[in-house]
Amino acid sequence: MLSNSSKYAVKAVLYLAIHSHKNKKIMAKDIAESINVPQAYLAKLLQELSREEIITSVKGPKGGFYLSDDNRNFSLMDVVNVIDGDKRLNSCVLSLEKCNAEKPCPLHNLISPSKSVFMESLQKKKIKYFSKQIEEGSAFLPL
Amino acid sequence: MLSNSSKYAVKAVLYLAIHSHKNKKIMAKDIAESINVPQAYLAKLLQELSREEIITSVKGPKGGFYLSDDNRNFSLMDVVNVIDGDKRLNSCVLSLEKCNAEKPCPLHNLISPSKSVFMESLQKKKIKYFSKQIEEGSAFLPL
DNA sequence: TCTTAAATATGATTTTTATCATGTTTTAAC
DNA sequence: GTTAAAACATGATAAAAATCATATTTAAGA
Ligand code: FES
Ligand code: FES
Repeated sequence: MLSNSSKYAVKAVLYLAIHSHKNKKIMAKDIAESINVPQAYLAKLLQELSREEIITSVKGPKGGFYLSDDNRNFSLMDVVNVIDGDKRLNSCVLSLEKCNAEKPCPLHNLISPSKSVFMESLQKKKIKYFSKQIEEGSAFLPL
Repeated sequence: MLSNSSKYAVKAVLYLAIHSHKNKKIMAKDIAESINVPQAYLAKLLQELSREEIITSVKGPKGGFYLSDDNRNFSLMDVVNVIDGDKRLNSCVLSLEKCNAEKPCPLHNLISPSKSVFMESLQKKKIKYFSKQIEEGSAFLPL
């Protein structure tokens, strides 16, 4: 479904959504510790996200990562696409070339409706939505 | 979601469900070719399934694999469990220890209902069900 | 009984994914 | 300007997954 890498990326972005701010940057090391992900590995992922402007970074002392208001309007699908590419989630459960309703694999009807719903939410709901969920206590983040 | 290996295994089992019979055994090599999976790799998977008695094998000349009536009463979940173990499908999308409703991750509510449905069907529907689908032309198998 | 065709067992290799390490650039603070 | 703290870039290593290779066992058929 999601690679380990994009799981890490999603967790990091959500962490930033809750804890960071334009004038409260957080360094890679601290994020990594908080979300239980290897530091150097996460650093690399954060760089990719920053390069694609999904998150914002500031170099030098007092620097770090944070989510701007613009950043918060991205969807988690955007995060996943940066890390995993856009084919992974779209593929058939049995990897039969393309997942399509015209030539469905035997599992297609079992999973496709629900998966579509999932992917649409992931696409449509902005990062803001999820941070609100967490702040309201209806969803949880740490390990 | 599913490992490559269990995708192969599922495809092979479904192939056997449609094409094999007590007196129509099929060798690993032929199955592999038909479902587009590397021969030696599939052979190994078939051996695991055979060892767990999800499929039936006969050694020696004129031997091969087939699905007995008993075999056809297994579910695809059984197939997946033999290959991937039973934790993989049960895990949280974000890999937050355990997926449970009490402490749901931010994606839990998005995916869990649909995933439950999927897993239940995978558990409850027998191999027979899927082969019927394919025979009726409402689902497709090859590449 | 001998040969041969199949599964089975075991392990080696390759590829992919995840992880670690090290040097370079930027910039705030002194 | 010098120092130091951060991101950034690049590549090396390790672990896991997928793939390949080879020798052994079983049983049909001549
Ligand atoms: S064709 Fe397999 S999931 Fe859609
Ligand atoms: S807790 Fe993450 S999917 Fe259930």
